[in-house]
Amino acid sequence: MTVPLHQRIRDEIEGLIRSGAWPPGHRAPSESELMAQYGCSRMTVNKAMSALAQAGLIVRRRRAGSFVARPKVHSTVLDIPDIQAEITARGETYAFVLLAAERRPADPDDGDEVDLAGEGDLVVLRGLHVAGGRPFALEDRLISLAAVPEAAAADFAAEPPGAWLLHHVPWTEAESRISAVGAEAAVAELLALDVGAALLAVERRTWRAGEPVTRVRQLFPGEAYDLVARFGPAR
Amino acid sequence: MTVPLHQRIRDEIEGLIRSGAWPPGHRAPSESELMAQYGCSRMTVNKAMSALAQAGLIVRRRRAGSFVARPKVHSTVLDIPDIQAEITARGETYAFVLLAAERRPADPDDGDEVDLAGEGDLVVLRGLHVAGGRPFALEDRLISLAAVPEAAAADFAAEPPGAWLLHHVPWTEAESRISAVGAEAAVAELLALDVGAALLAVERRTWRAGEPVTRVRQLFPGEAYDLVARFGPAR
DNA sequence: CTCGCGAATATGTCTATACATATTGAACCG
DNA sequence: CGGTTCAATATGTATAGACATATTCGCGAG
Repeated sequence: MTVPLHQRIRDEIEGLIRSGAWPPGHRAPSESELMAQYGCSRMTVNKAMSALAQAGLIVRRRRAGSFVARPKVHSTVLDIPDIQAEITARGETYAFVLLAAERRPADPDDGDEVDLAGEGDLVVLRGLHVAGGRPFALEDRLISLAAVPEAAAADFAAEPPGAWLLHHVPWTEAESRISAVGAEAAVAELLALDVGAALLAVERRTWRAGEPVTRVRQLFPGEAYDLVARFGPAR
Repeated sequence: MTVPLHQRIRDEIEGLIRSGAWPPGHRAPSESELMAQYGCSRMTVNKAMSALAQAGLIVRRRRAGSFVARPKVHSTVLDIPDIQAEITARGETYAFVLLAAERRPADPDDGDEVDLAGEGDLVVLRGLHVAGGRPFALEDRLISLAAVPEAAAADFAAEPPGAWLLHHVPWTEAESRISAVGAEAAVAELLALDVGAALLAVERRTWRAGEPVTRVRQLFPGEAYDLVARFGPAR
């Protein structure tokens, strides 16, 4: 259990901050003070403090010192999970049912589709994520064949498109939109809900080096699924 | 434009990864190779690579080398809005209508309330955020008087509780949960929607030094409001 | 009394070196 | 042929020193 010194310094200071012993705005000891306190070189202290700064726990200003950051409510880190990983982590069996798959050109009246498709066709998929035999989420996905020509030959019944894309196409940019919608008749039936039931809608677009790759819209039964964002000692 | 060298190395390698030039699993040059390539010392290269490893872009293994990581979860920064700022930024008038305010002990049957209240009472508030004369969000909030005794005397009709708390109580930990719910009758009436309409529910709890401070649940008309999260070079 | 400038301070960057440690691959031996 | 040992390799940790740079504070000049 030989914890490196720079890590120990990091952990101890992180503990002081998270416990509230050092409130936001508190000034931490200077590097030379810490250096004396821990009996180590400045580089070691610096490594610990730089890591805390990178993690957003402290703010460092030359000549002034290192200060405990005041957390911003407005931006927290949200983990949008890989559905398969999420389900198997709960110990439930996971399955993906491919409901429809086709290849077609972009609808010229849908600017968004045209933008995604570029010069090529689209692969259009609809599938159902199933957890322990019960419908968990409905997924509608568009994939640009201009960006991912291999998608034309992929077997999305064998490997869900999310996982397939993760293995074949590293993303560079992504945007997620979260909203709530009522279930339409067709959707309600697939998810075994009443028409109009509240659904959590997560829509994500990803790009690779500026080129659109895919757009996916996932619908979760609202009360059965939460997205969680944390700032704090949950770790 | 004097970018530090370790940062430049970091940025260049990050670019190679994000562009897809180095796919997941690709082995990066060793530190001594990079050291020769950039004409700098090993510590500088090490700082760059350690940072990439901490950011989860690469995985490093002794003797084996550094490898491009395969992305697992999609972790993004989510902007959870300050409602007032959001509305005024759109150029609409903002108002907060305090619908109910009371002080009472925690409901002993509600473990969550008991936990929040601690040894003291709770302030229980319900209010409506109004944008341009139309209901925008319904807010139900509990404040622990054990953590924030000044809340007993605050005038939440004059200053919305979110803003008041931000000014009076720095928090150290927060957790946000996002889900979708159907509107109950009372809620539907206040938000001028049909019963059962899909609502986006944002529930946030905050703590200060491990002590619960407040819990708030905000309900937004689902289709009228999106939360947006981005990941990418927009920095 | 105010403004500007220099000195003090704390962080930021970088080097050269040293030793530790995990892992791999190959040589060696039973 | 199989297993063990050992050396090579790549990262991990740490040191001591040097210089750069931003910021603040206080002092002195006007």
